Amino acid sequence: MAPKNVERKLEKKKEYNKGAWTSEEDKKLSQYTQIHGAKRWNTVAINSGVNRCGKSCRLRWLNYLRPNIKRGNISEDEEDLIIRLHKLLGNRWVLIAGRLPGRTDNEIKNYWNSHLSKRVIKNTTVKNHVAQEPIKEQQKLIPNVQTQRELSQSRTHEDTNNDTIIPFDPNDFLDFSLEGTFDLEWVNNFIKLDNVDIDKLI
DNA sequence: AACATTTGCAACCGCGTGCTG
DNA sequence: ACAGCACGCGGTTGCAAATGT
Repeated sequence: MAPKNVERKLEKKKEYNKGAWTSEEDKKLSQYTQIHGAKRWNTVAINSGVNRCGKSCRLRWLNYLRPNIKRGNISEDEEDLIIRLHKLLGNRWVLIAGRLPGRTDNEIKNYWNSHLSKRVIKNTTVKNHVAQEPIKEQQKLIPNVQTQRELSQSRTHEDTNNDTIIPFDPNDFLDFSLEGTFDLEWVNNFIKLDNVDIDKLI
């Protein structure tokens, strides 16, 4: 176990490996996390012998090494779900990924940016009149779907606002963390509330 | 075949939040 | 109450592979 001052020294000096992970590094990291668990990533980074920063180790483990990761071949059902959830949640990739078992937020985000966003934007432009109204309706239902950053930035304004604030937190509404295992049927039923035909968006 | 451009994805970075001493 | 640390999240970048000229 490396002492804390050693960790800080490395952190300051930035003596870490960067770039693509080698199979050797993967092996070391997965072996270490199997024994010691996936937590305290700065310690993992030092003691696993990979010479990476904690952040890098965490990301690698989350996106590749952790059990039950599904990679590639996003099915039509998954694609459809991503589009619907994105329409509902915006760029809240973690929440979206939480509805797709084995998929990571990074993968969903990349897939959206490289495949789906272009298609959606293209078709939304063409069929703008079709898509606009339902989106407005959605915003009425969930008035404040924002990014974490936007929420924190806007909080200052909300605090100084004298208007009555309805005690509704969209984050609570969208918090799936207390639910059990993934339930595709539940999500699909929920999304059916959205009366937009997905084919009109893509 | 050679070069330029585009695409897809892994990884990095900055910032915010929550916990702990 | 405060500072430092650990972690999570979303945006962005870098680069290899694929495709076009």
